[in-house]
Amino acid sequence: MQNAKATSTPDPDTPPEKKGERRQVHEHVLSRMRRGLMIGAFLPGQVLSLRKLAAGLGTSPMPVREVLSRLVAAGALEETANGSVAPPRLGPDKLEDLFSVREALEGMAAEMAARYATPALIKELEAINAKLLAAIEKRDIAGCLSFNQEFHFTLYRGCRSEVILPLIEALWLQFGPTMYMSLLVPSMPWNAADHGAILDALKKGDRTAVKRGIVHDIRTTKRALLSVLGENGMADLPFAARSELFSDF
Amino acid sequence: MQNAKATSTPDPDTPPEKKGERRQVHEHVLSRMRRGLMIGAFLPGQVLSLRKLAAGLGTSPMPVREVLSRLVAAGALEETANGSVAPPRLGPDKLEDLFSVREALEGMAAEMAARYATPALIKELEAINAKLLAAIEKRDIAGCLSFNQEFHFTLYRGCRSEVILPLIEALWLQFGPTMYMSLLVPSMPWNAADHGAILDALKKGDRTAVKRGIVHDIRTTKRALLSVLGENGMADLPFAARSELFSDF
DNA sequence: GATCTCAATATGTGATCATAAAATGCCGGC
DNA sequence: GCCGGCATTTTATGATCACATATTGAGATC
Repeated sequence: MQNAKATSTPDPDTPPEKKGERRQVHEHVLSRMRRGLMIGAFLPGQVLSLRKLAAGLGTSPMPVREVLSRLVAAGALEETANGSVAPPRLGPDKLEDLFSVREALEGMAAEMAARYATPALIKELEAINAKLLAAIEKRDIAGCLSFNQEFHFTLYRGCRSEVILPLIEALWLQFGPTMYMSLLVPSMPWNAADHGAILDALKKGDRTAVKRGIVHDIRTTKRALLSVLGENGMADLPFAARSELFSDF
Repeated sequence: MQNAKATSTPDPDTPPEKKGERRQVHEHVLSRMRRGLMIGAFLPGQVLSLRKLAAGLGTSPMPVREVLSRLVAAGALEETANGSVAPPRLGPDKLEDLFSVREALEGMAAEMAARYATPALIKELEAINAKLLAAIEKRDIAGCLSFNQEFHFTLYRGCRSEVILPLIEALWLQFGPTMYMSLLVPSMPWNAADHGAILDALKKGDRTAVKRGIVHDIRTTKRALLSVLGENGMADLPFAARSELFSDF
């Protein structure tokens, strides 16, 4: 709302946001939205208004339109009847579908990554996992989500496939909002036990065990999500979306 | 170029295209582009100009922008350095990646579909396959592509998963242009032999055999594509893109 | 005759306008 | 007090404008 005009202003050295970074606006918006989806800025089913988002991000509706289109194409958002968009509401059946595909794709990526795994990668993964454990200790929900995601994707990036990674990212964006909402329920346990087994298997070069660990981790997450969904149904939690995440643009 | 203004004209009953179909324009554009990608309207690497496409489709650039965004998000198009888009050029390595994911995803979908397969579905598949065989007989390239695609997707649709199908569609859109270009090479053989085995396995209810058939079909296609790519390299064929497909809008 | 330079053009990108439809809220009636 | 119909507002969507950059073409120089 504060600075609606960003680029076309004639003043040469008053960059609205950070520095002289001349990057594309929609790129920035995209990363903001993706992070927001994964970290609980939007609830499942919450309709996102184009203009309000644009106002909140301090741009014209145009870049937001482009980003929302892409997110819809990726399945991260669904269009409502009137053309608005919202994060998908995942019922038990769709969640089951989604996590079956996760098992196939991420299991495959993990196995391939294990083939190319270097000691440096393993060390990096251990560092990330340490931060994840610390976040769990502190009950830092956003930290748990971020570090868990970082752990998985640093592993998957090791598979050296430009094809499978975007698909996995699309899947994560689809269940991101539901995942965050579930973590708000106190009874939702977070289990990072599989990560240790995965790291061990990586060190031993046991590709099958790595795949097994990932699949087991995915199954555990699925069970936890299903149980929370079952006990809570689709009743919207009294928690508000973490809109404060959109203040530091 | 002929009628740039479509909706905002005050004349009430002069629909630029077909009928009073009040459907969204970008939806129409999207289906046109998807079909075009699968049927050889665009060559791999051929840059698509936003304004020229819009002119060819008789709309303003806006709906085309939205569609191109979505296709980029789906991996069906890649952005060049200056922000233009083009169908991806698939090198042997990326093609190998792509088809590995195809095996995993489509094999899974086929197995799931086999579980729910009804006699009606099998009959439908046989009808499609008959049309495919006829198209092969007539050396009708576009027919081959269309009916083969229809065969695979009618099977996959039987898996009743709303998650896996869009992913498979994204993969097909990625290799569509390369696939068409390869079929222009006379030495490219088309093999629909696996389809018969798949149908037999469906009738017997042998899910594993169905999956095996699909995987074998994918492997065969991959080998054929790799061999054509190998013998032809990336040398652009003298064939022009089938731009005439864009005349019947 | 080939190459370098500069102008003309084309292109993507963000902003704004126009419009129709849908959601919202308000008010009167029952 | 509750519900239905109308006016207001909000919404997405297509079109157009403005601008900066990249590409292209021709013309002049070596």
